[in-house]
Amino acid sequence: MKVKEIADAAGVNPDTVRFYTREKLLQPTRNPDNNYQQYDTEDLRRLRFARKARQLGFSLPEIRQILNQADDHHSPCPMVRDVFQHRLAEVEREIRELQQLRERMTAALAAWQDMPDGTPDGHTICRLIEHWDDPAPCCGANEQNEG
Amino acid sequence: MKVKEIADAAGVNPDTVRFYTREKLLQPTRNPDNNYQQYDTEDLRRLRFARKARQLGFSLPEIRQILNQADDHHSPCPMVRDVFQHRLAEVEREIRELQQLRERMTAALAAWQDMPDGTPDGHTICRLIEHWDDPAPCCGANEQNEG
DNA sequence: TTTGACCTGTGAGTTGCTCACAGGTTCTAG
DNA sequence: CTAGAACCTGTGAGCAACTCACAGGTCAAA
Repeated sequence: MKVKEIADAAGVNPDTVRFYTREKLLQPTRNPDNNYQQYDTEDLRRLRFARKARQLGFSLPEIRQILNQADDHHSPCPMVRDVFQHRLAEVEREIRELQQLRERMTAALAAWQDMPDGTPDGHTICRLIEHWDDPAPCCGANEQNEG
Repeated sequence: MKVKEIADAAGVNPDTVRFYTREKLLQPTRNPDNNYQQYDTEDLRRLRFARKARQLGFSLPEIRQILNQADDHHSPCPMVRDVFQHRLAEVEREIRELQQLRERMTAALAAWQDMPDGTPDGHTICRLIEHWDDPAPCCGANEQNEG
């Protein structure tokens, strides 16, 4: 398979295939006649796996690690399971944060209904956001950011 | 105020202050003696506003637009309200997607309990992810990505 | 033979910072 | 007066995971 063929087969942008190849997630051979990349069905499996893992939130280095372990005839399963569980915890934290955000936003919108479009003083920036409470600074004041 | 002073007052990294200044979100004057930036309390208000808006998911161009409108003595409120509502819809979509992801992941973990750590064939990449279903391709097949 | 679609590698752009660097300034201690 | 620390300046690079642009090479169909 050439780049566009494997890209179409996996439903991704050809540039993503090229990028993954540069990043050594795919290791195609070369057609010596024209120097084109040659991908086989194993590459397609790897590519599809990589895309699915990306959807789950795995990083490219993690995916490369998993694929390389598989290449070395180690089962990557235990490692994947750990990363997976870690990722699940992250997803749950993200959900909680977004839900809090949503509540604050809907409450703000409700409060907004009662405010006029223009504030009496053109100098004041929209009061609502201006007086938005900081989200609970979880552990101690004056932290720089949430990293 | 100098850079570090306003940064501390807003609880951000001094480099963020410099970055926002470069990006014209803050427009301090100069101390002609030493060429240092001089921020006033209005800059501090703008900086705090910007950080809060960032927490809500506003982009820097959006924030700049809001601040500039305020500078021009227009009330940015109606615009902010629109962007805000748009952002709320996004947050809700993100929550839905993450919740779906969580369900799929917990289901996968449960299925995983029944699988051995190593697969019999070292060549096969961990079956579970490999056979992970694509998340419902919402409207038509073969879309490149979710943008 | 001339399109047009594909291929090649490389480099830049995206977002919102954060860090590194090299040199200038200010303040404090001795 | 001088050393050193802590700040200041601007600029440029790095992060993640692509995506796009560019300039030139290859190949199949008309």
